[in-house]
Amino acid sequence: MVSKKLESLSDEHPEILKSLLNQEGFRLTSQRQKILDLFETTFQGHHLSAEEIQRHLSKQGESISFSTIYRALHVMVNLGLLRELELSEGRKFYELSTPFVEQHHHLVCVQCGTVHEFEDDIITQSSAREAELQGFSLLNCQFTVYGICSECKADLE
Amino acid sequence: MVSKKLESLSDEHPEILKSLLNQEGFRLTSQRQKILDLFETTFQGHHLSAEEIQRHLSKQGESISFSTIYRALHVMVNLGLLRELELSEGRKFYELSTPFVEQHHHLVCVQCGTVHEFEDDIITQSSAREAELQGFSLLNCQFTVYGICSECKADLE
DNA sequence: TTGTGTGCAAACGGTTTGCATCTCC
DNA sequence: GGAGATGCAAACCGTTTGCACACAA
Repeated sequence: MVSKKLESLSDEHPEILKSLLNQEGFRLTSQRQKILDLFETTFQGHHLSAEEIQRHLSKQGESISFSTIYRALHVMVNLGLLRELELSEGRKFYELSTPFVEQHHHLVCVQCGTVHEFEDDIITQSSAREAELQGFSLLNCQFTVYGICSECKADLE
Repeated sequence: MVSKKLESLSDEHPEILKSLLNQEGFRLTSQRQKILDLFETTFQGHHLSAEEIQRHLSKQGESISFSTIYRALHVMVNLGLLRELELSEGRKFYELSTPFVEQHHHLVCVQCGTVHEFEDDIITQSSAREAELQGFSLLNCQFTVYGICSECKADLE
């Protein structure tokens, strides 16, 4: 399964999504559309877990099973629409896979779980450098910084 | 539980480990010693999962339960002896927590699972910069690059 | 002696899978 | 019409926990 990069999905949304899916032998279903919509509209750029996806869809009156959610997420990760994040909370998060230059990273407070997102081109450059050095085709990278936020530091005193 | 950094553990090993544990109200047991030994001797610097730890100990005729292994790993992470890694394989890995300057990162082949370790001071600098900017106390950081290694690329053709 | 650590077995929680049914192409 | 998608329930698998017993301090 090969990923095909997409400049902007939000413009001509359903048509693009459909042809992208069909290219690889997949189908556009209302469930897949609703899941992707969540990422594009309500939670633009933010990461979501499968459980959060189900909860928010159900708030909108849409009931989608976990098996469908997980299967849809996998398909979209493989198509390059989403990226999978490991933030060390025992579950996976997913977010829109923006082009590399805009890619952001995560600063996590190990005490309260607050996640702060940031950008740093140096990181992208480092991943590209190392991948090339080792003869890898670069797909993705994740940079997660762990620490204790100022509020939690104050609470510890 | 506050972590106390340790310059080098391998020198006067058991005594240092013992006093470190005792300081925090923990005890030195043969199980904890054997688990840490694995990281220091057999797998110096390499990351291990709970399952790999049990397998290697059992090869040496030592049978330690998973509950003990997990509890020991948590204690050592909290003492700052080990760091916990998320390499996105659905389980956690642990490795000796070396001082920040020597910290290494991971380049993972998503096809065959090969993990290549590399160093890049830029990463450490970026984590320190962002943590300071946001008022966080820096504890740790993880940089994982995903790609397809040259062998797998060849196989795909 | 006492409170921490251990092993066992059972529970847990997120994720995956088998199967009957449904739906997009 | 047929391959792919869905929902349900059960299986999975890494990890955690309750409890009785063992052992370090």
